[in-house]
Amino acid sequence: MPQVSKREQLLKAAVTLFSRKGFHGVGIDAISEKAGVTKKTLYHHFKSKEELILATLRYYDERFRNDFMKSVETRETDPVDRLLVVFDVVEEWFREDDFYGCMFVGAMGEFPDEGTPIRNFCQEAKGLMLGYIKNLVEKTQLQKADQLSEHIILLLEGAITMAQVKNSPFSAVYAKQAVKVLIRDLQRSSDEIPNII
Amino acid sequence: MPQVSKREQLLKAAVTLFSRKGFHGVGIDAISEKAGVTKKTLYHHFKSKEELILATLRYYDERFRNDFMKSVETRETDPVDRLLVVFDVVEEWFREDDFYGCMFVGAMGEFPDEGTPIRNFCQEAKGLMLGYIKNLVEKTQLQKADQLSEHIILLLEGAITMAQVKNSPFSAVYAKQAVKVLIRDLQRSSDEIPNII
DNA sequence: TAAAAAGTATACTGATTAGTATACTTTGAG
DNA sequence: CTCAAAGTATACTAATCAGTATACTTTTTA
Repeated sequence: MPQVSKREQLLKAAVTLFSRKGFHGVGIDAISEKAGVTKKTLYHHFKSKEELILATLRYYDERFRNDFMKSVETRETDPVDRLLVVFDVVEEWFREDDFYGCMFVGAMGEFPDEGTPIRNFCQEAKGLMLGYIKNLVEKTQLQKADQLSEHIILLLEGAITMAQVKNSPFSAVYAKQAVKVLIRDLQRSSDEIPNII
Repeated sequence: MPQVSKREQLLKAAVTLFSRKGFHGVGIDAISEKAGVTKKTLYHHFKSKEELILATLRYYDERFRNDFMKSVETRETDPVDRLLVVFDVVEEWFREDDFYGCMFVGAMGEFPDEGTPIRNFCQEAKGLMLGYIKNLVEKTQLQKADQLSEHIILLLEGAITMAQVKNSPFSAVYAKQAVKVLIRDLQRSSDEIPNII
């Protein structure tokens, strides 16, 4: 059992409990208990609750984003197909028992003060995810890639919110439908150009 | 000064503070102080913090949804134009100094337990707003009204989330663009039908 | 193997906060 | 004009919770 183990037990417990009950809804004692570790050990690894929250967000971001990208990339190779399969992957996420919406959006709601480390990190994490979507869109070679990226991002975030609000994964299906329409529109308009010329 | 006044002062203070700092981030004392009222008076009108939160959500829902519908309906009369002007209205909302995202989504994040009165009310409030969008869509006489409604709802919710995350109102502009594409697609495909027949 | 680092167990401190209690004052309706 | 309801002011209770302290044990490592 190397040094990293207790730390990771704590982070796993923190991810579970913070997701399930919110950041203000879970105390330090509950997390150390769930991790099977003393409160002192917790404070040995994280010097305050805020630091634990930050570390939890970082830990979650790394694992989640990695798993997400891996799922997308192993299922499809064509850029357009990858863009669509994104919504199959999120649908599976919505179907998980312990789906409680986006942790970063939740954190930003609970820590609304501008410029705090937690908020800054959440913005950064969201930015990385959105950068990945932009990257996928650019590879499609479609016109107006920037615009399409923004539209897909809105559909993705909207689907996450609606999955949480309605407690149903169907928003992912609707989002995928809409993305198909948006892509077809761009494919059509690029077809029209040669006809006009 | 009728009996309703102190109650309303309290609700107004509660809306402001809960929006700004979250529900767990604001205490009863802060709200009564901001309302210029004693804690006992607060507990005279609301028998617990949970009841105050519920009343605050109800109060906010009524006022916000009313203002929203009034704005949409006074600006445009054509159904399609009304659907598009929705996003101008939300853009203005995003530009307000005290925009902190959707209060109901925030509440659901802070009170994640299924079946609680707060969560139930938030789902209800979201449902009413979404019903309004569905209503607008149906009046456009476009094909596949249900599907279009779902897509517009996703873009709307996504825009709210992104406005909060990126602290910028531009998501409303992108959402409006996407809605235009989705509507045009339906208009096109209904044009094509006579050609096929 | 010795000693530093990491961990257990448990109790404590101090601050915050939901909600109550007491005693007094204002106000408005009959 | 009176009296009950609503309000002020202030202090208190009881629980929760972040973070610390003490004394002891296990594990790592040099």
